[in-house]
Amino acid sequence: MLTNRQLQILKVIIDDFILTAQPVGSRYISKKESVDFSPATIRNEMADLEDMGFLEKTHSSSGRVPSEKGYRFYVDHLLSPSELSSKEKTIFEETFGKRVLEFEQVVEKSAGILSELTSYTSIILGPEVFENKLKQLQITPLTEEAAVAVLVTNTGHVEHRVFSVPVEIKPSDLEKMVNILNDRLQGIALIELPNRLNEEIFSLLREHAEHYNDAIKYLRSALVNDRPAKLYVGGKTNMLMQPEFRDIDKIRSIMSMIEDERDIAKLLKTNDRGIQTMIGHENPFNALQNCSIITANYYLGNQQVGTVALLGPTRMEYNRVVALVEELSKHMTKTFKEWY
Amino acid sequence: MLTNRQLQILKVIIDDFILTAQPVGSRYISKKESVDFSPATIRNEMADLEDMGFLEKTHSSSGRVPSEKGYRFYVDHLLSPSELSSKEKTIFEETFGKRVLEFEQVVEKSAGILSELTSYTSIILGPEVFENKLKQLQITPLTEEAAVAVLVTNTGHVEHRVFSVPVEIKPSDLEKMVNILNDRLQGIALIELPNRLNEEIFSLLREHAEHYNDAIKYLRSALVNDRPAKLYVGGKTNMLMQPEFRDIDKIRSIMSMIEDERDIAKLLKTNDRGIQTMIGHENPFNALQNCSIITANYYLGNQQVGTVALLGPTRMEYNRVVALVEELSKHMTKTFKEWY
DNA sequence: ATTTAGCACTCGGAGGATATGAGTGCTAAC
DNA sequence: GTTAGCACTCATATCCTCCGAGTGCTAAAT
Repeated sequence: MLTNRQLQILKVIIDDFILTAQPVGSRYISKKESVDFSPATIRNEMADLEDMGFLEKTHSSSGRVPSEKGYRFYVDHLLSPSELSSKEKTIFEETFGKRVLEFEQVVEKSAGILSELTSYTSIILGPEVFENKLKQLQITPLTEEAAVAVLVTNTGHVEHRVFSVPVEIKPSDLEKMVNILNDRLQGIALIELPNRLNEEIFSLLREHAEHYNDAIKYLRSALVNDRPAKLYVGGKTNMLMQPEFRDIDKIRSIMSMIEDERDIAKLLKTNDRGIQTMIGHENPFNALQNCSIITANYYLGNQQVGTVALLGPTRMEYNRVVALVEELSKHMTKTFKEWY
Repeated sequence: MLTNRQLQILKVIIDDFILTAQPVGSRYISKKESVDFSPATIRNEMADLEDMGFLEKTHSSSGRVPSEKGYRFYVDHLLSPSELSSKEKTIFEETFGKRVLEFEQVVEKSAGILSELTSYTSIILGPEVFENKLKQLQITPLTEEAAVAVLVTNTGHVEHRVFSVPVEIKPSDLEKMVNILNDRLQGIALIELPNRLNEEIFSLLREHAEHYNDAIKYLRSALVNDRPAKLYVGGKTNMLMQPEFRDIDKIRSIMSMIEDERDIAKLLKTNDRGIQTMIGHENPFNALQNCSIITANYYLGNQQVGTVALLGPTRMEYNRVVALVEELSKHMTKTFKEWY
């Protein structure tokens, strides 16, 4: 168990290190207004905190630096999430105040302001469209052999896919099929579409169209949706301004990781409510060992649709950042709610 | 006028510097098989080449480094574009051999292989959609107050836009309007749509729909297309591997520039045929002063639709790179042709 | 008239010595 | 339990020296 004094000293050290990125020494701490123990006392406490694993030294005679365990403790017990500044508040209000109709735009903008306000890199996992319900299907022939299928969902999301059509199938057949499909598939989740095509609709189509076998084969290819949720990233270059990433090789591995999207997307797909933090090695990726990630999901009703995340160095301004990520996710949830 | 010997020496120096990124000395050159002048002779020639502005020194007793003028001369007169290696050829064949139906995918893939093969950053300016002809318009009501307009063009490109609909307008009205519009606007270039809406169609709509005034106002907002051509970037992190960009600040300004897209898009919009090169200060942007850009347009018939570009350090492997960019642009042009 | 050998000179970079200062741990006194 | 005092450690900065790669110039060789 930590004494009050230890708590206080630990907090001061971490707060200060987050600000300056420099190891913190005992003399420096003792000069703070809020502190009036002598440097020697503080040194003793620091030695104890180090024994307990909350602090580290960069070399034998350096000041102390928080360990990952230290950050973890700080985030779990010492953090007092800051109020948003009035400037931050107005930015949120301006962004979410005006009515925007396209979800993409909201997310993109959100990623922008989050990275702007924090100077870290924001990553927003867009909504999965698999669960969206089909509102309308349209097939437009392009050439003799190709057509484009357009799927509009209840959320206003539009998917399209060009697919080949065997020449034997006449446009009029195609039209009939689309009518049937529209009739039968409305309100079905996108991910269900290929299945549905099998069961009931199969026989219906057979009655109305020639070459239904071919047709179904190709239609299915048009209806299969395997696109992963989109990632919206803001402030990629912010990472380059962090003193811990002066090293080109570190930056490169982080950048490649963000560029690649797949791992990141996997990492962010959590179902937990509220703010989540991953500090340093708590994430499995080598490239991100000096990073922390703050995430919060956003919802439509009770269903989670996506995730807001912020990537920065482990030495992150947790108090500000946590407040901002939380606020943003709330705003996004609210926006969703207003729409549907 | 340069003597043959000067040409030869200049070429050797630039070739070598491109390879090693190290200043080239006289002794080193004289040891090359293809050269048999003494170091002293070479030094004299180098001094002359420096006077003429083709070479530079990094400090008073260093070897020589090409100046921008040197690179320019090299590219214009000394370059023998290399044949593609068999490995490169097969990669191109594999990529463009199989039939892909979506243009986006082709471009994305292209950007990928170009950056892969060159280790630089590839940037492909996608086709402008303004000139595409409308194939089909569809409007799907989402809620009482919002609908999504989907535009399919002759190239299979799909645009969509959510717009608000005044409550007075009934879905049946909307449907009528869409029918009229589809009838009247088919084959019209996207960029023309808002204009066309004015002239002829105005009166037609008036006859068939109530509240046509409101309707037109909102419809226009749905048909206006102000989306710029998309930029496809591959190998952003490749820049981080160039020794001239070990400096974080340089990297940051380059990255921000690429991230921002607007300036780059403007820079790439040229109409010239064939391979274009911009070396160092030939481009107006501070961030790219140590970079060269190779571009080639790709075409549909005779009409230019987009641009392939490669961004690297001025010390670029021009001979390989020029061949690759050219080859890629040709493949893309060919793919286009096959489609339409 | 070129070309080349020779030599003095320049500069960057590597390596080593030294000083400085911020910081620690420990001990003994308060 | 707290603190003053002191010896000790290590990173960093500075200075010096040395080395080598490279040059420019001059005078000799072709």
